[in-house]
Amino acid sequence: MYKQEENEIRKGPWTVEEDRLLIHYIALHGEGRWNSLAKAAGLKRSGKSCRLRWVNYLRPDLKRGNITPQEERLIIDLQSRWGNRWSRIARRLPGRTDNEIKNYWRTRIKKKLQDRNLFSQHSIYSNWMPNPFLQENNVAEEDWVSQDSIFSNCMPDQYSMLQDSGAEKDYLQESLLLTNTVADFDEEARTEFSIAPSNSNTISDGGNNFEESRDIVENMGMSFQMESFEAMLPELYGFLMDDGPVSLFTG
DNA sequence: AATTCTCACAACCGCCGGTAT
DNA sequence: CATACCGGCGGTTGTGAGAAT
Repeated sequence: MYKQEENEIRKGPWTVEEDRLLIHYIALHGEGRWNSLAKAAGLKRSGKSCRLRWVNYLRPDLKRGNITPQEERLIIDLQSRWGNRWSRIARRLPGRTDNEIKNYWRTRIKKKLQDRNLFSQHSIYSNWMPNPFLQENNVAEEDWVSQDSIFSNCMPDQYSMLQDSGAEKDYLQESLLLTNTVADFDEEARTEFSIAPSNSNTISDGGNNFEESRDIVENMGMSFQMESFEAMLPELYGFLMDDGPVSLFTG
């Protein structure tokens, strides 16, 4: 239980009346100078506490409701790119706070990824386009795209199909089998995909490679063959084989 | 039905960098 | 220049609700 003495700075959950006082005061005088604001508004709270309550809960431009799948994807992308820079990540999600995103990451995403264990190093969630390619081509860090983003942005229908399929095995297999598939693209296609040099059968995604990926899949008792990919996701397979490359850098 | 466990979230804390005194 | 103060940030914790045992 949060302790509180008479005539001291209050702590713990905010009451409706405290919220009302804070909202009312900010409506009249604006936000900022939180310590003096707390006193002037008649709140027995620290300036920090007032700021936190306003920024994370009372601000009128906050988006209520659950994090959408699109927002979750963005959080995963940005977290893998920037680490736990929550306030920076939050700036990319209008109406969401750093606290909310941090909590969401810790309680949902992190556990989800941990549960997938094998999935972590080889998944579409963590595989990034090879840095040397991006650097050579002067692609700004801001524009780096994860494989996850490739699917969600360039092939939304196929992506949602993958999401609907549910099983993590499918995700893993899909990701690794795409590796296999893309290795068969001609040089122009590879360049468009920014995936692998023409003399390589490898995606340099931070040390993982085709052989390693194949071993993992086979150790899981699955076969690492394009045929199974074709059978599992014929539409995506067809899209990749027939419709040619998709540009990754649309911005 | 009672108890324990898990999850989600609000709110706290310490630290740090920038600014005012 | 030194120090005090403030706001912002990331990590952590306390709490309540609902699920599981």
